Amino acid sequence: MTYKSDFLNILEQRGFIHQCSDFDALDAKLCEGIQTAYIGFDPTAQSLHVGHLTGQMMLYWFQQSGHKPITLMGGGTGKIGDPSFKDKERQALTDESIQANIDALEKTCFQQFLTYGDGETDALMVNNNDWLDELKYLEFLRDYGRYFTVNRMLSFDSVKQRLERESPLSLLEFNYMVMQGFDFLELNRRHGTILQMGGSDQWGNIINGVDLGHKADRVKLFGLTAPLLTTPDGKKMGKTEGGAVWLNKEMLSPYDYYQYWRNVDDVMVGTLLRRFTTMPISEIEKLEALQGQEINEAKKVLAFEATQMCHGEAAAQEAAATAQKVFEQGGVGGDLPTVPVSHDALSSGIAMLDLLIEAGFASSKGEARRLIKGGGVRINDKKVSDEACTVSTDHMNGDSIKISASKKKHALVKVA
RNA sequence: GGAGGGAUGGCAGAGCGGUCAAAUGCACCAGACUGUAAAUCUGGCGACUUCGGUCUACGCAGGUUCAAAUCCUGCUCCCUCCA
Repeated sequence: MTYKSDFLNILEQRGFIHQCSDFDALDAKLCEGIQTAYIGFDPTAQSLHVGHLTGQMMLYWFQQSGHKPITLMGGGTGKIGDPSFKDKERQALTDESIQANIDALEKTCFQQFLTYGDGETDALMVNNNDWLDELKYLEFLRDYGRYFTVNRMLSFDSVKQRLERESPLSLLEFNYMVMQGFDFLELNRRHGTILQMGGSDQWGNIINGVDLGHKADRVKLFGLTAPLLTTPDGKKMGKTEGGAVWLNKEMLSPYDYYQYWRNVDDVMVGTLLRRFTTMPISEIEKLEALQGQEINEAKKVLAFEATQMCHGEAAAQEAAATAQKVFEQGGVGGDLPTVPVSHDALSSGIAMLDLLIEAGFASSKGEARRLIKGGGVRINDKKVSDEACTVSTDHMNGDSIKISASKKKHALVKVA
C-alpha cells in the first residue's frame, strides 16, 4: 500500500499502521498543507516508559513530515484512569501527584523527540485539565451526553473483557472515553486538530472523539492507531525484571536502557529498528537479513540508535562502550552502577550478602543467599560459593571491585 | 430492604481442626545449553538465623481448643438473585 502523503508512507514502511478511520480522506488532507495531530499521555508516573515510545515516534514523524504535533497531558483524564483493556480499576492519583508527574514529564521525555515552540510546525503541549476541570455536569450531559449511546460504548472491545468477567466497571471509569472524545473536539476547536493517534488499545477512545466531532460540530476528524507491540509469547513490550523501562535517565540509566534493547528477542529486531530508530529503511533491511549469531550486530545497532534517540549520542556511546568492555572483554566499564562503601568498612571486610542487597541485586539476605547458592554471584569474575564470604581491600582491582549477579548484572564497589 | 455465595502468597486457584510457610499452574529468580536471543532442561521462590531454629502470614476484631487458613460470634468489603 502506498499513499500520497509522506507521513502515511513513512508510517506504513515503519510498521505503525493498524487502523485508520478513513485512510483516503486522511491521506488527501495531509497533502493539503500543515495539519495538527495529537496524542494524549496520562501522567500516571514521573516518566514515560518504552510503551509510550510508539506514540512519541508517531508524533516525531508527523513533525518531520512538516506537520504540527500536540502532546496532550492528561491532567484531567488522569484523575479518572483509562479502563481500556484493564481488568480492574486502578488506584486514583491525588491531584498533587498528577501535577508533580506532569512537571516531571514536561522537563524530560518529550524534548528529545519533538521540537517545541511557536513556529508553524513546532510542537505544542497542552493539558486537558484546562477544559475538563471546569465542565458543568448537567450542561455537559445535555450538550454532549446526547451524542453518546450506551449501546455503542458497551460494544467496544476495550471494555468487553471487563464486562464479560463481571468485574465492576464504575461509571467514573466508563466516562473516560467520553472525556477523551471531548478532548479531541476541544483540540479541534482550539487548535484545528484533525487527527488523534495512539496504540491500538486506544481505538475505542479515539473513535468516540471522531464521532463526537461529526455529531457536535460537523467536522471531519481522523483516528489512526499503531499495532500494539508484543513479544512472541504475547507479553507487552517494555517490561523487564526490574519493572518498566523508563525513558527518564534518573529512573533508568542510559546503560540499562541500552541493555534493554541489546537483549530483545531475535524476532523483534527488525520491527523495533523500524519503529524506534530513524535509520533509513534500506539499512534496516540489511540488518534484518542477518542470521543466527550475526543478529547480535543488529541488536547493537538497535540499542545504540534507540539510546541515542532518548539520551543523546554521548550517552549512547558510553553505554555501548561499557557493554563492550563488560561482555566482550570481561572487563569493567565506566557506566556500570557503583556501590559506594567507606574505607573503614572495606578494610574490615563487608559481607557479600549485604553488598548484593546494596547493589540492588537481591532484596533480602535470604534472596542473596539463594543467589550465591545457585552459583550466580561473582567477585571480579570469580565465582563465589561461600555464603558468608566477605569483600575487603584484598579484592581491590585498581580502584574498584567488580561484583556480579547472574551474567548480566554487574556493579563496581568503590571507596566513597 | 430480602435471600444466597465469597474474601488464601504477584496473579489464578486447592486446602476446610494438627503432618500447612500452605497443593497445582502462571509469573518471577538462578544454573546448564547458547549468541548478552528464543526454546528446552535443572534448582529456587515470606523474613531473620550462631543453619538447630525463631518470627510474621490465609479480609478485620474477638472467642472455642492442647492445637485454627480450617469451628463459633461480630465487623468490613465484593459478587449473584429477588424487591
